[in-house]
Order: sequence, then C-alpha cells, then structure tokens
Amino acid sequence: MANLQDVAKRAGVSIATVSKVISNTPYVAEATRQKVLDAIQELGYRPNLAARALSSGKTHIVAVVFPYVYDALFKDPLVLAILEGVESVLNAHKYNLLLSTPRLSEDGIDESYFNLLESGYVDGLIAIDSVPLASVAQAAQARKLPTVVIGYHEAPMSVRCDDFQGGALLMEHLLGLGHRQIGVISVPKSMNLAVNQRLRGMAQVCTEHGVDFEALPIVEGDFSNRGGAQAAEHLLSQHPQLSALVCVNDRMALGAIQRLQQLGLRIPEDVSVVGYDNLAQSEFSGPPLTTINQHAVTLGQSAAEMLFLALAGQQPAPRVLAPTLVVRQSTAQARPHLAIELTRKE
Amino acid sequence: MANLQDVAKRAGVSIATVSKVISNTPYVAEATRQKVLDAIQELGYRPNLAARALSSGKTHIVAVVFPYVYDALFKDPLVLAILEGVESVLNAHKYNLLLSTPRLSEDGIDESYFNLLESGYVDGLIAIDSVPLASVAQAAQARKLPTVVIGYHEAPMSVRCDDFQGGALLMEHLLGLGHRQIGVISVPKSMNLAVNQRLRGMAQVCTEHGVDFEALPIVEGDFSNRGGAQAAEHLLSQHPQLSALVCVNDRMALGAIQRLQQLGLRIPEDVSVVGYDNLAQSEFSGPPLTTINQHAVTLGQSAAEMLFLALAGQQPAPRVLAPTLVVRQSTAQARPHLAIELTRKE
DNA sequence: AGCGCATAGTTAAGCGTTTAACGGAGCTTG
DNA sequence: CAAGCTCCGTTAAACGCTTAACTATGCGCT
Repeated sequence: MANLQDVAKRAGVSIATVSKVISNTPYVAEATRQKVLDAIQELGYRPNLAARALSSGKTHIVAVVFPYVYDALFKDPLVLAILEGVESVLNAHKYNLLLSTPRLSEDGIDESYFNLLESGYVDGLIAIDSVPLASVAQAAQARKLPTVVIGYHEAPMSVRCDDFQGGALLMEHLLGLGHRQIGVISVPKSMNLAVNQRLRGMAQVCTEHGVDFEALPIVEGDFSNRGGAQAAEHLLSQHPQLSALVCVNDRMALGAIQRLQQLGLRIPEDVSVVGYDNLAQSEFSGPPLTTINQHAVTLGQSAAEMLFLALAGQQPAPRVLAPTLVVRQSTAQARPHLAIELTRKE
Repeated sequence: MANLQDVAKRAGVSIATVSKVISNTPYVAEATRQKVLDAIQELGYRPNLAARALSSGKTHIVAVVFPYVYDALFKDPLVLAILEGVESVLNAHKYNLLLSTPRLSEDGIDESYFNLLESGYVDGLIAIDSVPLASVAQAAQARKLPTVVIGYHEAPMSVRCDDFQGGALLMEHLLGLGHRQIGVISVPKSMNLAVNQRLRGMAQVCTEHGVDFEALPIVEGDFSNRGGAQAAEHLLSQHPQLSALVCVNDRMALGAIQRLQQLGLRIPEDVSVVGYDNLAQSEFSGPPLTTINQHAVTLGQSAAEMLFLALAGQQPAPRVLAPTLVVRQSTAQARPHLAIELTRKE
C-alpha cells in the first residue's frame, strides 16, 4: 500500500505538500496540486487511518454503546431502528460506527469497555443508557469523550422520546374506550428507567380519571415475546374480568396477543391489547397493534446530529421528542364484560 | 491520560521494559515486573490503540459488513441474529466490532468502503455477501484482508446454511401434506443468491414429485412484511384455488398471513403458509409459523471463529450448516379445496 | 533600492507504541 | 581465567501522518 512518501516522491514534492493537498490547506499552486492529485490517483493512495488518528487525535469513529445486561440489547428491533438512524447520519458524515456492547452486572461494567473509552479509538459516543444499574455514558463523560445519551441518565447531551407522555397517551386511549379492568405487563423496576417513566405517565392519567393504578394487577416480563405470552396467560387466569392489557413494549404485546388467541380469546372483542414502540412488525400482526410510536429512527438521527454539533464545538440543547399514539385494531370499546372461561392449554 | 513514558518514569525503568511487561515478553525480573504493574495501576494507564495499531499493524477491530442495497440489510432480524453470533465471539476475544454498511448500486460499491479496507483500521472482515450485484468480500480479499464470507460468493473462507436443502425441506413438507396448488412469494432474482438456491431446492423436489415448479404462480416482493402482504393478496386474487403459499423469508410470510386473515381466510385451514429464517417472532405469530431454521446465530459464531483461526495463521475449511424444518401451526393437510370468494379490502 | 507582504514549498518534531539490536552482569565450563 | 552462556534492561529506529516553524521567491510600494 502506497503511503504519503511514495506519493510525494512520484509528484516530486515533499510529504508536507501532499498532506496539504489532501487536507485542502490553502497556498498550494494549482499546478502542484494537480501533480499531487495525479500521483494519488496513479498509486491508488489511501490514507492510513491509524497513523492519522495517532497524529491528529481524530479517528472518525463513533462508538454506539448498547449495554448487554440480561441479554443483547441490540436484539430488540427497537434498538435496531435507533441504530438505523445513527448509521444514516454517521454514514453521511463519512464516520465509522463501532458497536460496543459492554457487559453490565452488579459488579459494574466490563473492564474492556474502559479500555475502549481510553484507547483513543473513538471520537465520540452514543449510548443507550436506560439501565438503572449503571451508566455507561457517565463512564465516557468522565473520560472527556463527547457523549450523547439516549435515555434517562443525566447528561449534558441527551435525546429521548417522552416516555411519561407516551404512557399517558396509552392510558388515556384505554380509559377513553371505557376500560377500567386493566392488566399491566411490565418489567422489573430495576430494569429500565424509560419503562418506569411510562408507568408514571399511566399512573398520572389513571389518577385523573379516578382509577387506582396501584391496584391494577401487574406482572413482570422480560421484554420478550415469550415473556409477554406467559405474563398475559398468568394475568387472565388470575383476573378473568380484565378487558384490557397494557404492555410496556410491543414484543410483549405481540406475545400476549398470540397467547390470548390460543386460549380462545378474541382481540380486541374480548380483550384490548396495547404495546409500546411501534415496531415495523406490529403493523402486520393479527390484529395490527395499537401502540406508541417513539420515533426510534429519528431518535438515532438526532443523537448522531447532536454528537456532530458537539464535535464541531457547539453545545446542542437536549432534545425530547413527542410520542404519538398509533391506533390500530387491537383495541376496541370496552363492553359489559362477560366472565370468560379460560381454557388452559399448557 | 497516562502513556508509556509516564509509567516508565514512575516505575524507574525504560519505556521498552514497560512494553515488555505489558506484552508478557519473558526475561523481565519479577521485581521489575511488579514495579511496572504497580505504576500502571496507580496511573490508570491504558494503551493507546491508535499508536499500537500504527506500530504493530494490528487494530483488534473486525469489520462486519452488511451491504446496503435497496435498504439497510441490518434491519432484518435475521441479520441481527447473525450479528449477535459474531458479537459474542468477538467479545470473547476482546475484539471490537466495526459495523460497515457500504452502499451498493449498479455503479458498484460506495467509495468510502474502499477507504475503510485500505485504512489499516481493520484486522479482518466478515461480510454478508449474497447480492449478485457485487461482492463486498472480493474487494476486501483483493486487498489481502482476512475475510470470511457469509453467503454464496466464491471465497477461501465461507460459511453458509444450505439454502438448497432448506428449500427442498420446505417443499417436501408441503407436498407431503398433499398440497399441489402452491403459490410462491419470492424476491427478484437479481436480489439475493441465497434465495435463488432456495428456489432451486424447491424446484428439484417438485420435479421429483412430478410437479412443474416453473408453472406455479410466483410474485416478487421485497423481503418486507408489507411486500409479503401485497404479494399474498395479489396471488390469491389471481389464483383463488391455491392451498399453500411458500415465502422465501419469514417477514413476508408473516405479512402474508396477516393479509390473508384480513381477507377472511383461515390459516392453515384454508391456506397453509410457510416462511424461511425462523425469526424469534415467528414462534409468536397467530398462528405460529412453519419455517426453516437457518441457525443464524451459529452462522455468525462460525464466521467469527473462522476469522480468528485465519488470524492465527491457520486455514479453516469452509463450513455448511444443515437447515432444519420447524413445523408449527401455519401448515396443515391440504383439503379438497372450495372456491373461496376473496373480499378485496383495498 | 529597500521594505513589507502574500504566496509556495520544505524541514523537522511529535503522536504512543513495538521491537530489533545491543550491552552489561553474573554464571558455568573446560 | 577467558570464552560463552543466560538473564535483564536500554537505546533507538520505525510505523504514516499532521502541523508549527521556517525559507524562498516574486511583487507592489514608497
């Protein structure tokens, strides 16, 4: 592979001149500039990024951090949508994307994550930071890395979709349809700060409507389809009077729907089900899912754009997106509820 | 941030000695070694990877390449599963994962991809290489980067799940259930080499059973839920006698099922539907989908393991995984078919 | 003519590592 | 006791780039 020296020799100039041509520094004669460009062409020269990084301190790499807690976070299609948004902006800026998935546990964060932070390999960092356990972003900020947080940990630069409002919208929808016997499928409080906000939003709206949110039956799942299915079965076998199910994410909602249907319940005639996320697939479930769109792609884009502003020396303001309610066919007016026999299948 | 020099000074030795301690070179006295380790501890020293990369030529970064053709390939949950497999192995080896999504078009490959290949930033590369248009892996091999191909382009190191056999398994299943009026939902031939293999496998089995595969009605989608839905509607309105639908991926199958149900058809009583991929969500659709498990996570793991073998100087043999048929509730015995009125909804 | 200034190009230091080459100290050995 | 080990540590070059500091040239002014 050709290096600057080769190019310089071929063009009959010094290394510094070549470097100036490449970096578009002024005060290079047009003729020289052409000679250099030709030499670059002929040799197929490409800069060595490691050398450039060492010398300039800029790597053109942004780390995207998805903590790995109980499971790979990026398995969630929602996270994927965020990644898609980040990728599009990074790509447009010709930056590379380094996917980091530090293992989180009670003992703290994976040691090799710190190595990465201090390696000089990354110019900036975008982190999904929703786990109460530990903040992957704080670790980065402490090391003076420009960091954008997607989530609820405190940070000078952050983006999020208002989960409180999202929860509120969802609950308003259900209450508006006349539902009062509502089951909740959530995750353990220690799992996710965003989910906790959603629950708070729901509680608030309930209070406004004279419903005691705390009294509603709640089961904790693990974000997965299977978790939702199990939770739904559990809820309806214990509380057959329920006319609606709120799930804190779409995957659990989809799992719930499928299980309830297997148990002979009709959605939404017998039970209304809502999710949260608006995954692509949620539009094509049977029935299509009523849910909250948290604009994940935009979330990712915003995060990346903020990071670039910061890298350009500016101080972008935190951004909070407004969630939107997407009403589809998994919810319907609450009917005077008939007791329903649950035919347990497993 | 502390560097080798600082550590050396603190430990009262030379830079070279510190470096030797770090790289576990023999012939360092135990006492010195301890002094150095202490100094490292006290200063919180972490190696600068850019410098290390420049000096040693090793970056400890592996690029995972998902070409971006019509759309971001990594949006597909299947690709995500592959990514999960790759990530787990990379993480175990303490390697970093750089996600590269070069834009592919008729004009060839995105220029910045070549910059990456020759940047000296990556030690090796794992590429999903299933697009006939162009091979992202060949470009890498031409530049002497250790490269593992997931897919059908020729390469010294490659992994794949036997798509021919997968297609065959799927068709055998349907024919075995007595289906003869089968519709096919595929993608344009120019889109994906793996899919083409699946179709060949199906055709072969059809021939063995005296069915003319070429004569079966076929519609081309775009891998998406929506594409599957539209294709299914199109197929059944043109060919109401169909008793089964083969889709070349799960997403289209799920979209198809949903649309057919909307049109008043029962799955599998009226129409059997099969997919390909065995996505996590396919187990939780209504009804759960009969499909082919192509062991995506294992695929990713194998690719990463092969790459590490190659980096260690070995020459791993190509690997072909055997697909497995997963029978769920979206397929049933073909019944004497009643003509079904399609109520078009859109 | 002599000064200042804009333009064009070069020299050389430095980024933080790795590593080959070297040398000294303390052994064994014939 | 000199030669030849082994063991431990140092010196210095190299990786390929960026960039501050410098030199040189030509031009317009007074």
